[in-house]
Amino acid sequence: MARYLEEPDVADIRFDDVLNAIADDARMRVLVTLADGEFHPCGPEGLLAALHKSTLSHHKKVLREAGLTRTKLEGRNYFVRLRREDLDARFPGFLDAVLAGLAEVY
Amino acid sequence: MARYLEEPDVADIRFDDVLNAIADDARMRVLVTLADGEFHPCGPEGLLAALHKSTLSHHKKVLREAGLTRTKLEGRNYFVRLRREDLDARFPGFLDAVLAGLAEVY
DNA sequence: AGGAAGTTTTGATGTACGTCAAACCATAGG
DNA sequence: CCTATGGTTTGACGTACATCAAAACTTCCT
Repeated sequence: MARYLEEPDVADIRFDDVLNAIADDARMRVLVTLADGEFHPCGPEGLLAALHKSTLSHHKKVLREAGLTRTKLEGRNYFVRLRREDLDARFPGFLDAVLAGLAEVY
Repeated sequence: MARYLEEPDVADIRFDDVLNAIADDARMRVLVTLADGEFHPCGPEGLLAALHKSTLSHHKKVLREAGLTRTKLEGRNYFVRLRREDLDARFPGFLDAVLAGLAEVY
């Protein structure tokens, strides 16, 4: 029923990719939105109203391909969530520190 | 005798600036070099041989203005080091996680 | 004072990337 | 089936930025 879009395996997540993915204003705001680790509806309404839908789609792709997020596809509805456990296993303490830092500015 | 180049006060260090500063291949390598927290000679010999001296100077400026590094000027010799304590006070655990992640890739 | 050494600054150039618009694709619903 | 919906993909455009070269600046040395 539910499919998952392609994403890198935990072991293949590269730290520089992760950093480059995070280092963008729009994507930082997306991450803040996803901070709770739960699945979130994917559209501009659910995620970020200010961005064009194709722009948001682009950012989601960057985050997913870097290994930061997982995208679930149910019917024609997409959901995104952070890969907290995977990231914490791979780069201990990193994601928490990032989310804490982001929470301060956004 | 020794002067220090202008840098942001601890409280003024912004997390997004820090992330943007880190998210560059050359600057990541500089950070790895500086990981020990000690002052390092500033020139391309001491820091990164592959980069043009003006390019390296540019990157050091970015890092310093983001609050990541401190630059000391003694005579005509420059030295750089990480602002470990400041960063750790401001964003606990972040720098350690970053350096750990970087150590793996570089 | 004059010249050399060590780095920064300025200016120019190329490229990577964020953004938007339009076309496309799959699925749900009538 | 046929259409509408939710999101992606492709393509074009503008801008931010990494890089290099040359000039400028400050300090040391003779």
